[in-house]
Amino acid sequence: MGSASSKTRLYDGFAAVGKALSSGRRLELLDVLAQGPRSVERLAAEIGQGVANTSSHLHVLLGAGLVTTERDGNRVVYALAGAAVEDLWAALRATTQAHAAALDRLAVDYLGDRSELETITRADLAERLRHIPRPLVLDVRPAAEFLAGHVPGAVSVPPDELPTRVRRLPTADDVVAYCRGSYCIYADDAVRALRRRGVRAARLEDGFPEWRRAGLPVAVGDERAAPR
Amino acid sequence: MGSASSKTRLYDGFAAVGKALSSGRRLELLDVLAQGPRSVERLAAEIGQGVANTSSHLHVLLGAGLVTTERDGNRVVYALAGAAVEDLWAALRATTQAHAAALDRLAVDYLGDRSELETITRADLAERLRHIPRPLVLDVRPAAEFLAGHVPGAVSVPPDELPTRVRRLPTADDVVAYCRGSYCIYADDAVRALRRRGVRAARLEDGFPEWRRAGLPVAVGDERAAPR
DNA sequence: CAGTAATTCAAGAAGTCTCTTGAATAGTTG
DNA sequence: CAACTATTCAAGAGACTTCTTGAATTACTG
Repeated sequence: MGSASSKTRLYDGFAAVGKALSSGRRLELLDVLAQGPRSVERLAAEIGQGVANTSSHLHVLLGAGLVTTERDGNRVVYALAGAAVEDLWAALRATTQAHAAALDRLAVDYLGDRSELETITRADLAERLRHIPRPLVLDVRPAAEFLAGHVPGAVSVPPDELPTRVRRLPTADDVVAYCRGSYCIYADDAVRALRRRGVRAARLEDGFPEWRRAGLPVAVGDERAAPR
Repeated sequence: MGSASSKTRLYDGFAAVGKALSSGRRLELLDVLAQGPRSVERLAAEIGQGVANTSSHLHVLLGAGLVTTERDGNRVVYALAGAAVEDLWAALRATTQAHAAALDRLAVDYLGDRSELETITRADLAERLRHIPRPLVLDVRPAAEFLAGHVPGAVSVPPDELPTRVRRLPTADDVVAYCRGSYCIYADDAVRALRRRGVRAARLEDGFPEWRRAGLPVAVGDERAAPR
């Protein structure tokens, strides 16, 4: 105990988890899994990779203890291993944002210039939902993710329906859009489209996983099916 | 904007920071740097590697924005880039501990069995320092680190002096020892040595960097030089 | 301004990682 | 049980990582 090589091995143990975070494809997988469990095939489609390669990345995450698997019929469903994993991914994003100068350019390339895009914090939105008139909240994620959990009162506008739906939304004074997280582009598209039509729209600074992680209220299923 | 390859590049940007965390030697460097800035030569000695290799690891950390450099005379001093980096390293340790089953064995190999070792949280120690009789607090780190900052009232017992000093410590009822962090072995040695002599000793669950990061009171320099 | 000390660069050997392709396996359905 | 689907395994090409050795660079010192 206390020998040089056992110290080496201990730190290599931490590094094994770091290694799991060292591939962009694996981080995309974690990001998608933060939305909810998924089969290998769906994950492969979401990150635009082959199934075999996706499977092997998932095994790396599994080996690092960041995800868990469960069989469901003849498919294998992967899920995040726990809340600590979301925290770790959040810490990685925060640190990268704070200290990697190069990231800003990459983010602008992917997301476009956000300087004109008004944002609102989780806390602000939670506060504003407590008072009338409440802002109209748009959930710009695929319908399945909305059904699995959303901000109470939010209206589901799946990203592929955005172009058609944006024209006939109730013309609210105030609209807040959110999607999967800070680096998800759907809510940006919604806010920009609404702004072009003269609606006062803002985007939530991050996404639904962060909302849920913060312990804020969550609604499940289709609220309109059983109206208040 | 929004293209597949710009998304790839964005996530590869996060992965670049993950990659910096993917080597045990680099994590050891971060751990040492959490104690304070250091020259390349000292860092190389602390992690038991050649200077050239250490320099190259430091450049990886520098490229990821996790450390900064500053010239001081004819040596280059590296330091952590900011508090977010400490948070990230803490999140990595926490997640690894929570989800990587293999880590427990590695930790036992390096640190020995801690099940008999009483621990105390930061909050508990802070609370107990507010009341008389206060526990005797031992800072089991090299003298230079003690001088750079320590728990107020703590007595410096550098690890190399531990075997001789442990015999003639004031026989306090209650002793709390701390060192660099959870995975630092010095405080364990101190607690074990004191227990063998029948002293009721506990170790702080983590170390001085966590204490400081938590905003708890910190003393600098040698308090005995200017006694209260 | 030559000498010295600390750091960085360069090259190379051994090993590892990513992604592709094609085959093997496990589980379900008619 | 045969056909089918989803996932995993295996092998290989090409690129990258780690650590070593020795030379080059940088900045201070007398």
